[in-house]
Amino acid sequence: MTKWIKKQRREDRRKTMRQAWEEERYTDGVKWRFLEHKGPVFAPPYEPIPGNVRFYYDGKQMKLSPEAEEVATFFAKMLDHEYTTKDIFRKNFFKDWRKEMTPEEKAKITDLSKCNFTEMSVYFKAQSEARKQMSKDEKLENERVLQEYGFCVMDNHKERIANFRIEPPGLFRGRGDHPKMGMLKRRIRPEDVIVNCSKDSKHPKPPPGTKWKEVRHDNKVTWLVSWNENIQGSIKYIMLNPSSRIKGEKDWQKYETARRLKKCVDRIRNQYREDWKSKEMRIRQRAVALYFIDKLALRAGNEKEEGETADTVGCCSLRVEHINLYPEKDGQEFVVEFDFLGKDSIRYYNKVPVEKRVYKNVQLFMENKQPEDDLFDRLNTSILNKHLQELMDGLTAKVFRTYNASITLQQQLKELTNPDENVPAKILSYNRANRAVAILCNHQRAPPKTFEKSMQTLQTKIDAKKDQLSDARRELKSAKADAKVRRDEKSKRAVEAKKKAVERIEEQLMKLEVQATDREENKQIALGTSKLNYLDPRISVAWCKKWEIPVEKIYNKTQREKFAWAIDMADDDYEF
DNA sequence: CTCATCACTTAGCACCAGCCGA
DNA sequence: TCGGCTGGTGCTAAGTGATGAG
Repeated sequence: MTKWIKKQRREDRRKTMRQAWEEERYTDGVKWRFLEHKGPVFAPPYEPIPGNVRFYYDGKQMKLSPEAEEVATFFAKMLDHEYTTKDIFRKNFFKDWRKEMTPEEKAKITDLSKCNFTEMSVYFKAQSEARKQMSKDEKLENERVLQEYGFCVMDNHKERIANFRIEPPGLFRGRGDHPKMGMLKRRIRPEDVIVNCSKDSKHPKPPPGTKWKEVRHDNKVTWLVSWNENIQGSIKYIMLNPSSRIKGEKDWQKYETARRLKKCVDRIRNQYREDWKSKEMRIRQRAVALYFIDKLALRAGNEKEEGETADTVGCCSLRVEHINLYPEKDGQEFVVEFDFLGKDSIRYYNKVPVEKRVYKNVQLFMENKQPEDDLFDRLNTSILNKHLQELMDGLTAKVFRTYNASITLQQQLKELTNPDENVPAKILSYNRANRAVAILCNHQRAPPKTFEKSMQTLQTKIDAKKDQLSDARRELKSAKADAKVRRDEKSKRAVEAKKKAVERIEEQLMKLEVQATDREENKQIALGTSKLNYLDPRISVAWCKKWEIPVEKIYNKTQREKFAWAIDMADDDYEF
């Protein structure tokens, strides 16, 4: 088949693809016409612990009522975690635990520090050990449940459901300094659950003897099941897997919006640079905030209810205390230093030289303010997004993160890929490009607990490989010498074989070294989030095609399922 | 405009299955 | 065959942004 025909076919295929996507795209917010599913899987009921596993209060054994005992087991299961040593955690837990106690228990148990959960903790550890042994039946059962509840039919497709199990009760673990850590997350019953499906579908049945809170037929939303959660008072949903049509299409749309931004980003940048000079304070603030969002890929920064969540901020909610200004620092002029906790209480720390006008503006915004005052007191995300909407249809603050992430990947890949290098080296380049994005977006992780050790094992391997290489080289040398003397076919062949061996070992060594570099550079950086949420997958697919790298080297099975649309669509010449 | 509500995306971490080397 | 390691997966918290009432 000629290249041209191949291309034709590819284009045809893409066309039908697009039609397939579009034929089912509805207007006016309708998300589906038919939706059928089996409802959620509830958490297994509480199983009381055996009598020989005891709880002690103030040194004396005490039998707890089932309700109080269940909550006690939640705490016992977390005993090893440092959470349980934190004041707020303990205080919240104890308050909620007491609500579950009988009056007698309540009267007796008044001090958490007098509670001894050790036997429970030991018991649960043994249980999870035991579960590991008899896992075969359990695996089969899990598979059966997955087959029964893990799929739904949406329009003409059988789709995988992302989270078909309802969250089990337990103790709430927030991230960072969360004021609600330790609170009791209550058990969800069928009576708490709203089911969403189409009228003409077979409705899911609630467990025997129970009722749903409501059965709804709302095809303007994508969720199958929802319930209210008692910690933040928010709604939780059961939705489809990222591989589903409905999610994939949305994902595609997201990158198309970011590509439209690419076309007008110069105009927008010129505009906000003009606005730095505006007579109006609110416009200046808007322009500086947008500059930070664009340049530093900061999140929008919605307001949060004080005391309800950990104290974290994004761009619009930055406070004076999060910023330091240096007219000159480390040989650079007009440096802004950012130091704040962002989403998930991940620290953002960055020193950035900015243009003089930005610097002067930030200085102005900080004048006569207390550390805890808002930096942008005339701005919030809704004002900013309204402005962005006027600049481009569908433009919001988060589009800048998507755009800058994807364009950075594309540009880094161009810069770092060396056509002469082998596959592992090219993949290292890919990971480095990915890493540049992760750094831009501040996607951090705690260094893996086994990091030092695993680096060491790898180093040992490298050393061993080096020894092996010098041995092989020595053997090659002597084989050559041998061949020079003997001048026969056999010794010539021996030289060739030794040469091959040296080459093979060199390649293996190089692979190991690349691996070590990659791992070291990745110590505190998480690549997954950007790969999954910010990088237009078509860039990666095109790169793979261009350099003949199997796409499996870049995307694992799940990721290939999620990005199936992109793998189908993108050619080697795709431009973001 | 503010505020609450809702729907949906983005996020890090715990845990576990499966693989690899001893 | 076993035990340790690691990539993948599940889990669910924590964001964004639209909408609509007051």
